[in-house]
Amino acid sequence: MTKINDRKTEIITVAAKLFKEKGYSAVTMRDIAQAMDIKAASLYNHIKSKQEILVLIIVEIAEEFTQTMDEVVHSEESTIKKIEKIIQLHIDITLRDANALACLNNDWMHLSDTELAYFIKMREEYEENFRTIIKKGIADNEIKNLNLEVIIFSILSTLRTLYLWYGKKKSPDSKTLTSNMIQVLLNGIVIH
Amino acid sequence: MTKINDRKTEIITVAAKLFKEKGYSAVTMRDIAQAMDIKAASLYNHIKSKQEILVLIIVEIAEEFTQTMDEVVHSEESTIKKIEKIIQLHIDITLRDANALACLNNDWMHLSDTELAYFIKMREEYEENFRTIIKKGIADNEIKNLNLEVIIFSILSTLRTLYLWYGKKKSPDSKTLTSNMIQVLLNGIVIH
DNA sequence: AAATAAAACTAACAGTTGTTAGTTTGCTAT
DNA sequence: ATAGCAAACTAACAACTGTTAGTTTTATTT
Repeated sequence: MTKINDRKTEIITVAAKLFKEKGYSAVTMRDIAQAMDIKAASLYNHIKSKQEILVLIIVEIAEEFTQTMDEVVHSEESTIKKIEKIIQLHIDITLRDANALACLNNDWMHLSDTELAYFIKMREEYEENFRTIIKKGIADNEIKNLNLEVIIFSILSTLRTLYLWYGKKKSPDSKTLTSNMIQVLLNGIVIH
Repeated sequence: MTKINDRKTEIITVAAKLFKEKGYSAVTMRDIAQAMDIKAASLYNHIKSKQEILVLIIVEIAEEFTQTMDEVVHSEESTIKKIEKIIQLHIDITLRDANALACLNNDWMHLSDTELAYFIKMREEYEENFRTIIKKGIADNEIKNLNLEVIIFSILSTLRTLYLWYGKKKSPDSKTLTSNMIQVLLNGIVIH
């Protein structure tokens, strides 16, 4: 029972790493197998298809984002505190599972029918919740009355591509990252 | 002469659009041909290989970024003015050629040997130049003394993924985009 | 009208793809 | 020891890949 899961998990981990490097379509089942020192056919003792691997990588993380965002939206904190929690959410998941996050960002379009629709729904829900938070912040005079979409995508695009930066030589440690990120995204970089 | 170029340009444009949607590896020569209402073999009257298409899409734009960044670095303006020019550069290219930009961002790793090395060199040069600008800004007391890498990747990741947002229903017009983007990235979103 | 060249076509290739069927290996519990 | 079973293997498939060769169509120039 645990053995099956262990091996399956291993496939998913290895696949996620390869998908990050070359993208879903460029990675073959033989690539994944070779990285595990087995033959491609052996993978099918553990997984149903290449598609299933992608689904398992993406959906779990997407659900985690969706759920935490839902909790944040319905909490009774200040807008700034909410945004800080969202920043923290992205940093946490990036540090824990950068490869899966890369897949979610780059390979979601290779999900098929049902899962694709599910993913898109979650992503739209996530963005809409973010929009709600910022709108309330503007109404409450916590956030500057700038173009809503520009605010949303400035923050989200940075958070979503964190996986690209983390792990590089020059990337800061977790604590420095969090506090500096909050500073930069909320208060800007210019001295007045 | 112009006719050859026209058809070749058309291939590159169509390919860039498809590459943006599904990624380089998932797009076949038959896909590109079908989108142009011809057969795959006919493409080879105009281009040498699938690889060449990718190179033509990516390298030209990468060189434009590199060159303009070089001009900005060596100019005698304030740091803030320099950053504003870089923001403008990204917005301009995004509005002009979002598809090619998507390729550059997602498919650069499928370039082969020579071009891959060339691309990576340009990208590192670009980031290093950006680093130089921010460092000087901090030294001159124009920019807050926050973690250099966090500043760099907050701004760059937003600018680099602009292509994902532009064209959507809710995305603002060009002027609103530029001014709001400068506001958000430089001054932040919080009211103090 | 004939000649030339560009750009489309058909047919096919050799290699790669995800996946299946059937078989062998190696560990675990009786 | 042996039965049972998870997990590896080999061999093969049909479909698809980028690309080439050779041919026909289309458009332009003489």
